Amino acid sequence: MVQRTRLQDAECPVARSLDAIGDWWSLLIVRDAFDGLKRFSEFQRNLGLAKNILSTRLRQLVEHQIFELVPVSEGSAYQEYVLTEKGLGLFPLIVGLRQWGEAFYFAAGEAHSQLVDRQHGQPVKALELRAADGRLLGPHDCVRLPARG
Amino acid sequence: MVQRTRLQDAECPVARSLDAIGDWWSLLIVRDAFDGLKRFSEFQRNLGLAKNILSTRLRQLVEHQIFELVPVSEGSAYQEYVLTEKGLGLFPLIVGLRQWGEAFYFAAGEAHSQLVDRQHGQPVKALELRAADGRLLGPHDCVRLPARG
DNA sequence: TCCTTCTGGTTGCATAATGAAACCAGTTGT
DNA sequence: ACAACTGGTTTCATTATGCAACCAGAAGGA
Repeated sequence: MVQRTRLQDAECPVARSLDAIGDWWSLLIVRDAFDGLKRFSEFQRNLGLAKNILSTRLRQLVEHQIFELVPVSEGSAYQEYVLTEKGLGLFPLIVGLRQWGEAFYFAAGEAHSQLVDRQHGQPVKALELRAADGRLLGPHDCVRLPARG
Repeated sequence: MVQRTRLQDAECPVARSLDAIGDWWSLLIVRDAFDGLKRFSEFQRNLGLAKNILSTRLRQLVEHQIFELVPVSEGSAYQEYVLTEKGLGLFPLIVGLRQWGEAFYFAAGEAHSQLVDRQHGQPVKALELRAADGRLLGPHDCVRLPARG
């Protein structure tokens, strides 16, 4: 069993998320899926991780219903891994990782892959957190309320 | 050395981010820091992880300049861990983890801690990704362009 | 001052996860 | 029919994790 449950704060959504996708490879696999990769061998080639590890990770991701196994074409014995709605829900997270990396791990003029709006080819804006009334919120403008119970 | 560099895609900001904070505990430590925790013993008590592991993680996070060690008060021998600007930059990511967890790992009426706007005590809105012109963007509205080089 | 507790670790050792390479059965292409 | 590809599993060595014990310096109390 790879997933250790961090029971101490099982009531925290952050902890539950990390229990599902908080390991070294899962989010990179999901990122590749957003880039259109679907097959076992594609992930393996692109990430360069051992096949047994990939096998384990994909199985867990399927168990968590982040990926779904669907036949490549009707009648084919081969299957491909496609993101479910839940998996697609990870999009903001991947974008968040990307934007933080861009901001802090690249030198000024250093080239990196870029996420652009498909319609106009323009770079996307930074993710923003807003209040119910639309005000932009930073880390200090929020508080975490413990679960009522 | 805990950090293995995933050289295959070192040009990808997502990979660089995960190299820094992609392990089991780092983001939970950062989450706790956003909740106001600062001292070694506070993190240890709240997360329930072994002290040697916490020690290693905090050292790495300081090396990565996500935390900064500052004296508890002037002249004190004790120090506390406070988030740098770079560390504060992880806020959208933590929020993303939280919102995804809320959406997919909690039953309908299940209680969980909640992130609210400090001014009005209202729950914050879901993170949104927008195009340069302000259009809301989903996973299928974006493309990743490889680094030009 | 002496004694005790708290803090922030380190060290050793057992256990669990990771990774490289070899191997393999079923499928597809020629 | 044959060769190559796909999607794995197995074995084994290496590495990380976690628990418990230990420890030095600081703070607090009598």
